[in-house]
Amino acid sequence: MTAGTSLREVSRRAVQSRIARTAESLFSAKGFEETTVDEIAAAVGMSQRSFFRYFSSKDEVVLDSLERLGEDLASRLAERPSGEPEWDSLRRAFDLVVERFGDPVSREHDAAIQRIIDRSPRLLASYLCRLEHLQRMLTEALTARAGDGADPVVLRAMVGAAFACLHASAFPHIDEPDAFGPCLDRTMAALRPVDCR
Amino acid sequence: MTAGTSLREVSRRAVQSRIARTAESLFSAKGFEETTVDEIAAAVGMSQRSFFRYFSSKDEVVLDSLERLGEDLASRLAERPSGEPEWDSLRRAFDLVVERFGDPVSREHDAAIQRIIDRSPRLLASYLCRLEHLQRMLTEALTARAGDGADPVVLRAMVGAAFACLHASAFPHIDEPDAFGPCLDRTMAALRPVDCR
DNA sequence: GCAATGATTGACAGTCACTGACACTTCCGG
DNA sequence: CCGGAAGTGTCAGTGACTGTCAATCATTGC
Repeated sequence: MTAGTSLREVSRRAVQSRIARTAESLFSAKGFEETTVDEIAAAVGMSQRSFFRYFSSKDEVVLDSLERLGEDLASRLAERPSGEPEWDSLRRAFDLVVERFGDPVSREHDAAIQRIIDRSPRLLASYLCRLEHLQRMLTEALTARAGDGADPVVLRAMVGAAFACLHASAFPHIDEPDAFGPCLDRTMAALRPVDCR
Repeated sequence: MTAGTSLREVSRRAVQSRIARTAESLFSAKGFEETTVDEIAAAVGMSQRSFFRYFSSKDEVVLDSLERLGEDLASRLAERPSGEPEWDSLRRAFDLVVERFGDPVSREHDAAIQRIIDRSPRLLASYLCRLEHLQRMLTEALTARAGDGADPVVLRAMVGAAFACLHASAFPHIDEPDAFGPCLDRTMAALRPVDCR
């Protein structure tokens, strides 16, 4: 019954981010698999049980930030004019990621997270699952706006294709700063669907 | 030092498929998460320890068949004429999947597996990880054939896009038999990259 | 100021996936 | 008959996660 962000919610978020920061530095130092939840909890100064009250799994500590990115991406997409070709709307939504790459601080953070993910097959799996979920969200946003003129299967595939471009472009540019945006442009231009209105 | 398929390899495969069949029926009946490895081992008539000598994880029992599909897909792709546009080569490689859908027996089996996967988030994650690996394999096959004329990032993205089409087309046709092939054709035609030679 | 109430926590026990170590059997070539 | 190689069961242990319960802490109503 409380408004979206109650007082309790705020302090909960604060604890969560404290845990996340601690955990990420441990992960970067020792690796994800090699760091136990007990260690994280001890480093934060709480019991293992309490750790699981803030994050439903060890994976979630790392992937939590991705969740918010997904929501932002979806709202960006929703803001695009409905007349715009879907492919271009997706590209514009991805600007959010490009912008994050522009800021050195958040890029460094993102790169660290990506490194942690890439080094743990287990985490990578969860990560891909989140991406999948994210794609479903964007597909829904796109479907809602397209009305019933478009084929839902094609729309779903298009979102997947756009993400493939994003993924393929981001991968080689984790360490490189500014080449990412142009690379994404180039890739999405090359893969632009023929019958894109 | 032995040839690819030694006598021992064969019997190992036999045991593996016995385990897999047993496990899959248990998964279908009770669900993946609700079935313990102990139960599977007991049903097959071996110790838990031996189960893990045949499958490195519980996930693997389900995803093992996918591994072979990946290899077949890669070899199909390698067989395509190098002059053919990559997009079309990928579509032709996917015929393998379409053909599997044609056979009622294997379709029923695949559908059962897909149902198991979809109902377990944990399994779904592993599944997507395998798909990712599979895409990397196909990308390599494509890169090898394209020489150094093509952008590797674009190639990677194209494979991802093709898989997005496959995935999006397969999803609604698990139960429907023959609509799959045409749907895939339609989707891949709609998403065909503009500058596809 | 105080008691009832609800949220947060730690401690503990238990499940389950998975691993390493070791002892035992079987089978096969010498 | 003996040697080792391969396959197996048993056991103990780790680590992620869950349920439960009792203690604590803050809030609210009086």
